[in-house]
Amino acid sequence: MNNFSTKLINWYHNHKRDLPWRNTRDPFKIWLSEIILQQTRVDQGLSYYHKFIDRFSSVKDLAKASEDEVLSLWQGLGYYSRGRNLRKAAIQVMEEFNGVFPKDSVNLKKLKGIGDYSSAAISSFSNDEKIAVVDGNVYRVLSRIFNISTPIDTGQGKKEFNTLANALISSIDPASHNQAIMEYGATVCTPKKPLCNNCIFSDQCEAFNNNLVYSLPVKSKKIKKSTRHFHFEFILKENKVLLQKRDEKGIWANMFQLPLTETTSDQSPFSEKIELNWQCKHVLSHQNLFCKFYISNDNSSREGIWIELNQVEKYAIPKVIDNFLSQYFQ
DNA sequence: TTCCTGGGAC
DNA sequence: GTCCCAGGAA
Repeated sequence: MNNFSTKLINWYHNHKRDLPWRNTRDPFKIWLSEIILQQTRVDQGLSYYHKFIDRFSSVKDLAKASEDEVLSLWQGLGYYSRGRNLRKAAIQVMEEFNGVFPKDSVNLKKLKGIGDYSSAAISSFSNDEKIAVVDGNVYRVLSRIFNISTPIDTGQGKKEFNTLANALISSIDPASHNQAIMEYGATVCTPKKPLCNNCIFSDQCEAFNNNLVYSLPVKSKKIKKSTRHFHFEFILKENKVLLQKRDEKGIWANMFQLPLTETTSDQSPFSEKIELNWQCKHVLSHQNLFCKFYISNDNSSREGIWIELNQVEKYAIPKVIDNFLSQYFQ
């Protein structure tokens, strides 16, 4: 075992956070935690993990659930394709793996929603497979310690960091090594205000010793954002609100929303309807959404489903609409 | 292979 | 403004 891995694993055993998915070898529970933690911080994902574990005690239970229910449980986490793929993967396990959750990285990657990172994480944590995880934490830790300025969002960068990560991983305890390097990135070698003065690698960290910590890792692409204008109608009839199901493609796929009219400008598309004193800019990864809300008169010929106000919470609704519904009427 | 898309919290 | 992976289209 190399010095890097030894130091890292020793640090981990003394500093690791006690998280529920770290006390199990069950690939189902580990998979659930990894999908939730994709693009999501531990403190935000923790309550969702408990919610899913409480509702689904096995992959079989999850495979039997409806997409609407899974999306409803997922509401507020974002990147809803993770929720839809969670259910699809559970069905795959039942149909293609006889209900036995796979533990090896090759078979794990066949499941919807599991890519390079998740397959390495689940196989090492549940079955000690020696395969390095490469997530945002790993890019950050390795780029700084070894002063690697290859952009991480390129094919070349991914290959280079993946090779290095696999050269460093412990043969004796790959699971702890993988947990450790990510925990280190999440708690010590952080994006902002890293704890360099308490870092066990500060003597050998090339970024720290050359004052490059804040310029690593390097990203090459800048995201371009589009701007969209959403006008939502709030239509109430006998204490029921009209909801419509969104298309299966694009943002908030298959979720429920207030009737929506999209325009290219800020101008209201409605001549008669009263605009409510509630508007907001909702920011997604590639889009700025300017949202306005209007009161509409009772109109029973409209498409959609009428839902009791106190039943709305059972439906998967985008955060921006949920905010409106829960706060405007307080 | 590369590029684009997809949510929410901080 | 920043951070967080994967799928599917090009």
